[in-house]
Amino acid sequence: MAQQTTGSNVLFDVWLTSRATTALLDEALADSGLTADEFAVYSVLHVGPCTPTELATWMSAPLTTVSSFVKRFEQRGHVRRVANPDDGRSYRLQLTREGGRAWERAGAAFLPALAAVRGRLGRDESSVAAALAMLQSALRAAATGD
Amino acid sequence: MAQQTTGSNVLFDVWLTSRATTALLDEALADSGLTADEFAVYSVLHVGPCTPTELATWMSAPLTTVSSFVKRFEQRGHVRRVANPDDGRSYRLQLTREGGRAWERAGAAFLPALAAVRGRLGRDESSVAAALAMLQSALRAAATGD
DNA sequence: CCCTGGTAGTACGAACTCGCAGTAGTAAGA
DNA sequence: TCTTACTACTGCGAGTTCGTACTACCAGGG
Repeated sequence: MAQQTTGSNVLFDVWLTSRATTALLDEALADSGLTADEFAVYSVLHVGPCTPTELATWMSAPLTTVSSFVKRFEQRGHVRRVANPDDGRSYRLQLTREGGRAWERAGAAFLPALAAVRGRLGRDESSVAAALAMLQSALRAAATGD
Repeated sequence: MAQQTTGSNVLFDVWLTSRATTALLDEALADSGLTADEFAVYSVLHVGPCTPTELATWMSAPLTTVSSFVKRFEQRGHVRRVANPDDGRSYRLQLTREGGRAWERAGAAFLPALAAVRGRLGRDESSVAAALAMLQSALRAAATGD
């Protein structure tokens, strides 16, 4: 269905793949209480604090959306706002101990799903990863007009 | 940021790529009045009628979501429900003439975005397309448990 | 120390997604 | 033909996304 619809069409294929990925992840993560988007954000914060704007850029979402995320995460007690001494307009987001635990719980649900996909990709995985990297940089370049 | 966060992690990379793609498409399509999701659906219907369930499977979305889509599209006068003689519970979706025009208008906005990405991919495009196809079938297989 | 232009983030509201519970039609065995 | 089980779809409502219109803060020239 997809092929005849669009002919050869990278963007369409990405769109389709992305829907399938998110569906799979949301399904896998359902019991953990996080969505795929949320798990991704928690994963970033687990590495270290960052500002809302950085997060918005990284995940290609408008800042208003990130603002909603922060509010939600804060209410859950998973994320804390830390003042940014260099810039009073901004702040940094930090995962709390409770947030870290939630991330670990979600990770336990995420890993089997990842393993299932990797298993099916077999030795093609590295070429798929390479393709995604190329695609990502092409998209960023196209979005910013170079 | 992404790399150190996740190590080598296909699902995460897909997620990231997908966000960038959707953002680019929504941006490009903004004036046409369709979102990336809507344009994708219109593209399928442009090829020929199909049922809500087929659409839901194809785009990895729950049927309730498709149901909302249909309602919206119908109110716009872009889509028509055609009775399914084989099954009285179901029906087929058909793009109206007006819907076809909307699709063409959106397509005119979509093509430059596609060209921009393809241009940046250059001769890597075919390997990217192949990788996406592999990924898609791996995801479907993982979702259904084989 | 004002302005003035620019940037970070938020409140709000409209539109959207999707789970739950329900309706209607089908299929198949007694 | 009458269950009984199943499948296709919809209504509703809670929770989400994101654009518009703000407020708060920074930076630099006069």
